[in-house]
Amino acid sequence: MEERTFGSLMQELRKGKGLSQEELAFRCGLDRTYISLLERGLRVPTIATLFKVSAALTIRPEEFIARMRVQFGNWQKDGSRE
Amino acid sequence: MEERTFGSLMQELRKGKGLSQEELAFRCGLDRTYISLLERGLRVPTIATLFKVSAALTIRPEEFIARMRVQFGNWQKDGSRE
DNA sequence: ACAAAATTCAGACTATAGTCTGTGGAGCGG
DNA sequence: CCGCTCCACAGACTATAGTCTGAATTTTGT
Repeated sequence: MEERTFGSLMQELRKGKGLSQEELAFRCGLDRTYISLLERGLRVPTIATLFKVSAALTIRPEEFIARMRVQFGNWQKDGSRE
Repeated sequence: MEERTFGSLMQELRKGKGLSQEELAFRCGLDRTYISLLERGLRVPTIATLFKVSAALTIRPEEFIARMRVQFGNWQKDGSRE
């Protein structure tokens, strides 16, 4: 199955809006190179950063989280049906 | 208006399940004192921690985020209607 | 092929997430 | 009063989030 991380999702949304990493960084108030690190999955953001990036990409943060497919620890996004 | 932070929401859910901070910490694989810091708003968790805590409290992480009311930077939860 | 824009990468750095150990206080039941 | 549980708190520590500068590399448009 396809793994959609925070970074890959962010990249997808960014490109969908025709933004460069640098432009997104400016809108987030974050560093140019840090956006690059996030997209490549080399950093795990705090929820404060999640909110900033979500705002910059005009998506609700819960929407952002909901669209992720990841394993953090023993959490499985798919197969978790309540 | 009522401000519901990550910490206060976590505390509410924890107490709702009748768990001590220590029991929750164990279920999350986090430190006892760190749970205390989170509840008092003295730390901002990474999204990895969000997923761990959500799993321990049997709530979907996007649900958790959705139930927060916070100002991170210039983000306003309420009044953001798209 | 060329130049410019976009991104990656490296290193050194600062800020803060998260751990560990212990202390002291509040509340509660014997 | 005594022991017990839970929690706040402090301090010192380790790991990693996030910044900054600049150079190397890839991508893109013409």
